[in-house]
Amino acid sequence: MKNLRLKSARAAKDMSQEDLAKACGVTRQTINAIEKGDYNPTINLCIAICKALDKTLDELFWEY
Amino acid sequence: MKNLRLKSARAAKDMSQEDLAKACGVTRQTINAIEKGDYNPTINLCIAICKALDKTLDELFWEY
DNA sequence: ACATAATGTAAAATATACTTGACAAAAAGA
DNA sequence: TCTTTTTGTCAAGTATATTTTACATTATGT
Repeated sequence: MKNLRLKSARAAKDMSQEDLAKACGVTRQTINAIEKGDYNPTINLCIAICKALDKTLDELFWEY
Repeated sequence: MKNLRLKSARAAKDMSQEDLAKACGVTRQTINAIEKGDYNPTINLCIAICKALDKTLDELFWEY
């Protein structure tokens, strides 16, 4: 399923997918795919995303 | 680096690496490697581990 | 001491995360 | 409109997560 928390946190920082991708050292397509929800990133990438957006793993990736 | 929080949470549940592996649908070697810290699991596996151990992502995998 | 369970580790194979390059569509600004 | 940025998506390639099989070592119990 889509990760709307991620999309929203990125919007709150006024970053494009490409901005976030560069900040995390991955490509735009990877960020796009994660937001779209069609795959399963590694924990290190999740942590990099969280740090770029000033969020924690639980805030962006935990399934309640 | 080693993931001692994971090792400790597993001990608190009195589960072997193999017990936890089965609960998560992966192999014992994968759990061993994650505890040893020499690789980078996917977020879905991290979530499965957390649920098996009644912990959250921040408790087991967040880097402070 | 002996048996058994649990852990550490390694090489080869497979599955899948992630990249690269590219193009189209939608959104935003002038 | 017109231009530019942003997003969506796809196919083919590369890097790496995970499996399988296997063996050695360390702990635990009797």
